Amino acid sequence: MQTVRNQPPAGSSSRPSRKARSNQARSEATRSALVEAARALFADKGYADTSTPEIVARAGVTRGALYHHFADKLELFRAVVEQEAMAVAERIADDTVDLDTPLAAMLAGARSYFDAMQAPGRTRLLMLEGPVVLGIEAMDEIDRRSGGFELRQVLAAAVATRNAADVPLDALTTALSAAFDKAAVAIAAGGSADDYLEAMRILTSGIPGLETPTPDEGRPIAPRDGGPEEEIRS
Amino acid sequence: MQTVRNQPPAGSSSRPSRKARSNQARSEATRSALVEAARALFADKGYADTSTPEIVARAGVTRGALYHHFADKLELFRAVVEQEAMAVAERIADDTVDLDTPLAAMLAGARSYFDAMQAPGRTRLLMLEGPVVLGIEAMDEIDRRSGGFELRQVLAAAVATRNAADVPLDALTTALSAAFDKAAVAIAAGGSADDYLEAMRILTSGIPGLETPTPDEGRPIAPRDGGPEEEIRS
DNA sequence: AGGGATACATTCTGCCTGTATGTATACGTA
DNA sequence: TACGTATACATACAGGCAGAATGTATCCCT
Repeated sequence: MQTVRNQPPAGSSSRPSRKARSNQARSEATRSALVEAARALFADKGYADTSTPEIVARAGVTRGALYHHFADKLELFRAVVEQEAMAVAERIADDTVDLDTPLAAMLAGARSYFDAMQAPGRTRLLMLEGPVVLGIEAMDEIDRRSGGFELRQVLAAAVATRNAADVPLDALTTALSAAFDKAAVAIAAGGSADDYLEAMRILTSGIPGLETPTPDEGRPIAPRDGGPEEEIRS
Repeated sequence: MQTVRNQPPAGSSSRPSRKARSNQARSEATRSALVEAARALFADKGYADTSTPEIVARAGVTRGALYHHFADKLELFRAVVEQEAMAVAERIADDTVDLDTPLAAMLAGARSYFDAMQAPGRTRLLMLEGPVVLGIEAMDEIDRRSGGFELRQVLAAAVATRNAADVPLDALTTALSAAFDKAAVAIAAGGSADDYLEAMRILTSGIPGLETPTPDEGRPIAPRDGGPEEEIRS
């Protein structure tokens, strides 16, 4: 096995190639090559089973470069995860349009979130490896910084429409968020997106302000203060 | 650092101690010492940050013993996780009483599950490290073997009372289960059990057959004519 | 032009995992 | 009860990897 000297084939530019690059550009290129290579390997084999020699081989640099740009393997992983989290946040931000009802916002957000999570390996990085390697604390922090969850705000808005002040909003957000996450993982693993969207609709339909308005037939949802009684079909 | 010769102080028996033990008893003792030590360390520092020298030092044996009883570090971890899963299953089985309504079964099960998950480090082992180290596949298999989830059956029973055949039962079970898991983790991390119980009540209250009974009509609902509907498949 | 500063590349050390090998004890059998 | 074998370890050994230390070429500003 030969030691790879440096950068890729390098024959792409018409200029003397190497010398043409500024320090900053070169730095940036190396860094992103490392992050990209690491992303692919971490997503494919996980953090523990990916060695830094593998990463740098794929990136076409040496371990020296890696440890120049990142304090250690863990910080490289962190960069990968943050990039993924940002990508998700951007994607969702793009899809977001202002919707009149909390329910509509919820369902649209769910679809958008599921879509954003379908990038190959993304669920593994963000939902599995991330929390274990970086810790739940750090992952929460990253989620918060990179767009955070408007989920809590949607829930707050929803319960506000019903004056349901006794709802444990934090706990509800945490639990529901986990359900969304797992649904995204399941869909990425081949599950039916429609099934999971429907499952999430059912789960959220018990939240004050997010009751599903029955389109046709079925039983109407009682508006809290004792509307029509539920009909047991028999 | 001295090399520890063998087993604990060994002064507990009135007999010549060492020779008194049968092969089988000795084997069993060593094995459980390893699992116990590994459990403590894995729970405390995670799989990756726990070395086999540490484990055997704590167990009072040598690495030779470890690799005699387990194929590798991973199989030892598997043994730890399986033990934890079994403990949870037993605890829940003990607490389980037959309740007339699906809602009551759900809420009682939730409390029992949360209780069972409060053993120190258990959520880390079962919800974090387990899926990453052994894989989601393997964890699902372990969950299934060690008592499995009656959650799906409760949900099936619930929706059966409403003849709601169009509910995506698998997806709903998966998503809801994740919410339960996260709630357990959150409680173990210091969250309010009451808040999470209430959150889970709200989430499940949107499921046909699990609607929260309004104070004036809280009677159990009998299944209509009930097709046998057993057959748990993966 | 020249002296840092930058961006790496190479070397080295210690640790860890898994394997191969050695040894004492238990145990079935004659 | 003597003996051969299986068992239950203990010890020695061979890679592989992470991170630190060190060396070197290039950039960049004055």
